[in-house]
This record gives sequence, structure tokens and C-alpha cells, in this order.
Amino acid sequence: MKSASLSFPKPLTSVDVVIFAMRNDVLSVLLVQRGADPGEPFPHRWALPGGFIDIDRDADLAACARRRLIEKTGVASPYLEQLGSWGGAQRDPRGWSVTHAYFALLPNAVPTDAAPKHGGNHARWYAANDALALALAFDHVMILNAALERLRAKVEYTSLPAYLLPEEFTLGDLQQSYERVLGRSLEKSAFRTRVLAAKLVKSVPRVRLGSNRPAQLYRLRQPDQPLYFARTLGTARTRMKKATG
Amino acid sequence: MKSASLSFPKPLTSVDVVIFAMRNDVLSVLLVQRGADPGEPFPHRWALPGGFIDIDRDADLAACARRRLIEKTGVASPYLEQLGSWGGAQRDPRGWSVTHAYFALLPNAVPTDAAPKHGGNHARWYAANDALALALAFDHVMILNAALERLRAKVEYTSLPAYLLPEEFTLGDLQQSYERVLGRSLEKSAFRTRVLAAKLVKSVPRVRLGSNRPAQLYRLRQPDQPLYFARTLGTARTRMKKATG
DNA sequence: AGAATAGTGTCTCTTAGACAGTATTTT
DNA sequence: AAAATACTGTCTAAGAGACACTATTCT
Repeated sequence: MKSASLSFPKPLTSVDVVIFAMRNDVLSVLLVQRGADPGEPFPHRWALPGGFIDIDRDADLAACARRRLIEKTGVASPYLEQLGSWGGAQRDPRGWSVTHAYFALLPNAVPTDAAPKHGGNHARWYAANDALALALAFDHVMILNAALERLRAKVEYTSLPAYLLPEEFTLGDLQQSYERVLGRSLEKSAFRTRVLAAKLVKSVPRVRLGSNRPAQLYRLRQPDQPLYFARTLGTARTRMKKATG
Repeated sequence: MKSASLSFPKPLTSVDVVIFAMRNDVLSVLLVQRGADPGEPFPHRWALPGGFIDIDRDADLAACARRRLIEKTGVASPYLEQLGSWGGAQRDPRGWSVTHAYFALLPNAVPTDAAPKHGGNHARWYAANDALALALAFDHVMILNAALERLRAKVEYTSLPAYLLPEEFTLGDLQQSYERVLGRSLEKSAFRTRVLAAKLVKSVPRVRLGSNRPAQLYRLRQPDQPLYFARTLGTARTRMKKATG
């Protein structure tokens, strides 16, 4: 079956982006609501932002993902990583389809309040955990779940949570970011030793003032590429915070 | 641009499989030689086994990968993992295309001498490192390189090398498999402690005899899913083997 | 002074790494 | 007995985890 003609049926091919950001100290994800035009599958359902590849506009898969991201958020180049692809005969009622999922981490400084509606679609931030319970379109619950697992797994041994912060941050901010993604608290002393020993950050000649001792500000040493630790962050038996009640 | 018709041009969609196995104690990869029919890109070049998705036969991407694998090797269900996808306008002269790469680890027991030719294509095992220098078709050097990097990275903290062995093996075999993939030697005592502490394997009531003390045979405790270690295999300063020359 | 958070020092425990030593088979 | 590989024990060093202690600001 040599098909030099290439006229055989091809799968529908799309790109979806799981866009993460911290919103009110909660790991959140941007969802869009699907339209209800006739023939549209999953009308009114919430879904990951994305869409079919435009072979005239998109040079490659990553470019398509960046285009979707900029359409929704206006952010040009945050952390962007390929997550995987999901394809099969059943996932879209319109036929055999493949989607290429990416996930992005947005810095906490950009207007995450933006992205109200775009292209006629509603867009909304959901707490990541809430979004999982939302009966999303297609197999997007599975994809979101995979994105969360990947993110949480990588947090254990990479610098990814730094990409959820503004360019300059204190070590306290950074530790919080780790803790928010992991869902457990880390030991301060060990965390600081580890981050500094790994040369993840470099200090800038500024401090953040507050009603307490000023905190040294840092920035990523290599913002263009994430850092992989040699060992994982330890098991960290959670110490109860001295609760007042 | 609502296209309920779905008649816009779609990318060519294929699946490629990087098939690894140990051959003469060398990590090797199975390649096929491309045909030279008119219109075929990269004639005579070596390439990863794979091909276009058949939307009538393949239920999903993984099924397509398994089909390719069984066509080439006859092995039904070895370790199979999605590696990533590569797509763009430039990688195939016939047009915008996406390939979904998987990588497989074959047990050392199956007839890896098989797969001589199939579907009219030559197939050959190459040492993984040699294959990288081979001017493969498409972007297959990049894909193979990504597969090797992923494999070597995961070896540091997973049980993957066990899937390159037959069902029953000694701890010495297992350590060798790790060392062959990593390209460096490990410390025996630490390796054994670690593997046993992680409950990666369970002993079977058999030993392997030789011209020395018999070695206990083991098998994977959970062959269906790989095990992730909490920490990486250490830096392992290589101790020189007492070479005779 | 007191509150609040930033940052450090010290002790313990686990585990990797080095390496020597013991064990059990065949020849 | 010698050769060969299997397997174990012991010491050391590095790092994680726990936790208390010191530091520096604002109110």
C-alpha cells in the first residue's frame, strides 16, 4: 500500500495548552468555554484553550502553542513545555483526532486578570483542583490531570516553581511557590541551603521591606532553562504551624 | 473562521518507534532502510521504524505504535513509552507533518536477531551511538537523540534497565544493564542495597550456576509498571577495574 | 519592648561511596 | 588449592530534616 498520493484520510490535528498561574496563592489554570454553533462538539463545556493547527501560519507545533498562548494571555514567552499527545478514534465525535498538549507557567506579575473573552469565547481562571472536577470537553480532564502530575513530579527536582513568580523574588516567595504547588510545607533551612547550593538564584542589590526584617531579593541565574537538582526535595515531615486556635 | 466542515488541510500524521535492546552487551536500536520509489523522500536512508496512522486500523496512538513494533519485532507488549511529538512545515518535503515518537525496551530474551526484512524494507540493529552519526531520514537523529537522553536520564532514578533483561536475572545482570545504559560503572554494594531496599525485585527459588558461587535469580516485583527511586543513583566515582594489562 | 519575618547554627539520621572481607561454587 | 564471581560488613562523608537561635526591620 504505497500511497505516494497522500490522499488517504488524515486525523484532525490540534494543539491545547494548559496554562498555569498562581492566583490568590492558589495554583490555577485558564479554561475557555466552548461555543454552541451547530456541529460544535461539547457546546458550553469548559475546555483547555487550543485549536486546530493552521499549516499556513504555524511553523511548527511549539509555534502553534505559543500562538494560542499569546491569543489568550498576551504573554509571549513564559515557560512552555511539551506535555504529550492524545489521539484516537473516540476522543472527538467529528472523527479520529490528535491533540498535542503543552503546559505553560505564567509569572505572577503579568495581567492574569486579563483574558476575559477572546475570539468570542469566555475565558476563566479556575483553581487547578476545582477544574479537575468540571466535566471538561473531550479528554481534557485527562490532559489536565497529566499536566498536574507532571508539574508536581517535576517540582520535586527542578526549579519550575520559580517561573510562577515575578522576575525578582525573595527566598520566602520561592519556598511558598514550591509549597503551593506541592501541597505540603517544606523545611526552611534545608530549602534555603539547597536552593543556594544549587546556584539556582543570584541575589540582586535590593531588598523587600515590610513590617519585619528586610528580605534579600533574588532572580533566576538562568531564566532561559530550568535547573534540575541532583536529588529530590526530601520527604519533609510537615511540621504543624503554631496555630493560634 | 468557524470550520464545521473540517475540510481545511491537515498535517500528515505518523508514529515512529525507537526500539532499544541490548545486543552483545551494547545498547542498540532498530533501524529500517527507506525505499526508493519515486516520490519517496530520503530514499535509501536509514530511519526509525514507523509510518502514517491508519485511522481504520489504529484505535489510538499507542495502538499504532504497538502495531509498528509487532510488525518489526514480533514482540507484543514490551515496555513502551511516549517520547514526544515533532511537527512542522519543514521536516517532510511532502508537507506539514507531525510524528509521534515512542520508545520501547525489548527484553534480552526475544529473537532480536529477527526483523531481517519486513514489508520489503531492510531492518538492522545499530549500536545506539553509531546510529546517531548515520544521517538518518527526516529529523530522526533528533528524535533518536531525545530518546537516548530520556532513557539515560530516567535510568538514574527508575527501574527501566530491567526491561532490557529476560524475565529472570541476577543482581549482577541488573547492575550490568544499568552500567551499559549509563556508560559508567556503579558501586556493587550500594547498588544492591538500593535495589533491594526499593523492593524493585523479588527472588525466585532458583540460582544461576557458573564456575563460581551460584547467583540468586530475581524477577521484577511489578513488571507492568516501572519503579521510581526517591533519589538518584549517586555520582559513582568510577573505580578502575584491576586491569591485567 | 513586641511583633513579625529573615536568616543561621547545630545536632541527628539516613544513605551513598569506598573498599575490604567472607562465601560458595567449578576446575 | 586456585580461580572466579556472589554477597556482606564497616567506615566515612554529605546531605536532609528538625528545631532552636540570632538578626533586623516596623509599630
